[in-house]
Amino acid sequence: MAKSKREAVDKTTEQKIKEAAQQVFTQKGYAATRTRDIAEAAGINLALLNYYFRSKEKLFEIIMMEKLARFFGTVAPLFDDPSTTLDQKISAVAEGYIDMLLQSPDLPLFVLSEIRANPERFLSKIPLAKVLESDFFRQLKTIRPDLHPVHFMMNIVSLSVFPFIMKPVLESAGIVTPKTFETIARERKKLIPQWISAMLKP
Amino acid sequence: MAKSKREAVDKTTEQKIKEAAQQVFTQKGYAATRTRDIAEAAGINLALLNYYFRSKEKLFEIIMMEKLARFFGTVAPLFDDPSTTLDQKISAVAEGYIDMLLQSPDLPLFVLSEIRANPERFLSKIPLAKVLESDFFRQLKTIRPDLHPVHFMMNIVSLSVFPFIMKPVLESAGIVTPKTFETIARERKKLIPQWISAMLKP
DNA sequence: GTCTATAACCTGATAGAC
DNA sequence: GTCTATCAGGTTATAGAC
Repeated sequence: MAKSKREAVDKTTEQKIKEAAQQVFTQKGYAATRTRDIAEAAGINLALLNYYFRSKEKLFEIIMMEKLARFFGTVAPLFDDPSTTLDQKISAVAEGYIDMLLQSPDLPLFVLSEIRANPERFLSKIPLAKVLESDFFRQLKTIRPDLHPVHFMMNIVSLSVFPFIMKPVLESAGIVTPKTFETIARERKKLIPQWISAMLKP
Repeated sequence: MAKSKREAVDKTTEQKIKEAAQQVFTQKGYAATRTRDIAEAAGINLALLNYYFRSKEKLFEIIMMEKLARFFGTVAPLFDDPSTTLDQKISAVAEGYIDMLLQSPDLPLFVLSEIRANPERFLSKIPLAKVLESDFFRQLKTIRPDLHPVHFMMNIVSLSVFPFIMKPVLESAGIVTPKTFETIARERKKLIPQWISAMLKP
C-alpha cells in the first residue's frame, strides 16, 4: 500500500533511469553517450543502472525499440486504413507526424542515425514492406499510374519530417527562432495536404 | 622526379588516410569511429595516423570542414544568384543536390548529425543567415507574400535531400532496390521543379 | 535497493627502433 | 616515413558493504 502510493506520486528508480536514458541517448546518440551521463541525469548512481538494466547495450535496446515504434508505428497504420480517402490519409499522416515531432523534435535524427549505424539489426523488427501493398499505394496507382508511388510517400514524409531535421541548423544559424519554427511547423499541418494535392494533379 | 611520378600513380599516405577517414567518419559518425578503424581502412598503422594528423580531433576537423563546404557550399550560391529567375533557382538547387547526393548518399545524415552534436562549433563557419536577404527570398516574397519564405526553402531542400536520408531504411526494408532508388532520384530532378511550381500557385 | 571502490577493458596517443 | 610496443586516461561493469 505504502509502496503503490509512492509509485503514484514519485517515479520509480527504474522509470527515472529510462527517462534519463531516453533524453541522453536521443540527444547524443548511442556511441557518444556515457552511462555516467545517464546516471547523473537520473540522479542515481552508476552501479544502479547496471543493477536494473544489465548493460548499456541492453538499456539502449529498450529505448530504441520504443523510439522505433513511435517514429514508424504512429503513422504506418494510417497508410493502410481502408476507410479513408487518399486526401484524408495525407492529412492524417502530416498532422500525425508534425504533432508528434513538436513534442519530440530530435526523434528523426536519432532514429535514422542509429538505423544507419545498424540497419539489419533494427529494421528487421518493423514490417515496413507492408506499405507496398497498402491501401495508400493502391490509391496512388489509380490516380497517378505514371509515377512510382514511392515518390509521393517520400514527399509527404519529407515535407513533414525534414524540417525537424533541419531545425538545429535553422535555429543556430539565426534563420528562424524556436518560436517561429513552431508557428511554421503548425502551419504546415494544413499546407502540406494542399501542396500534395496540387502535386497529384497531372 | 621519382617521387612525383609515384604520386601521380599511387596515392600518398596522407591521401590514403584522408580518404579512409572520410569513409569511416561519414558512415559511423565521429563518436563511433575508432582511429584504429581508419588506420585499417587506409591500410596503414595507427601510429602513422597521428604522425600525419596530430589527433583524431584534428583529422575530423579537416574532414568535417570539407563536408560542410560540400553540403552547404554547392547550393548556397544558387539561392542568391541575381541573374536567374525563381524557377531557374529551384531547378538548379534540386539538380545540384541530387547530382551531388547520388555520389555521396550519406553526406546529409552525417553532416546534420554532427552539427546537432555541436551546433555552435560548426555553423559559425558558414554564413547561412545570408539566405534571409537572398534574391531567392526576395522573389518568394513577391510571388507569395502570404507565406513565410522559409516554407518553400524547406520544401525544396526536403524533397531533394530527405530521400537520401531515408535511403537506408527504404532499401533495408525492401521497399526499393538500390537500382530503383537511383532511377527515382534521377526522376526527381525534373519532378521537384514541377511540384514546387504547382505549390507556388495560390 | 543503493552506494563506494575497483576490476577489466578499450581507445587515443607516444616512444623508440628501423 | 613506417612500424611495434606501450602508456595514460577514460569507460563499462562488478564486488561487496550498508
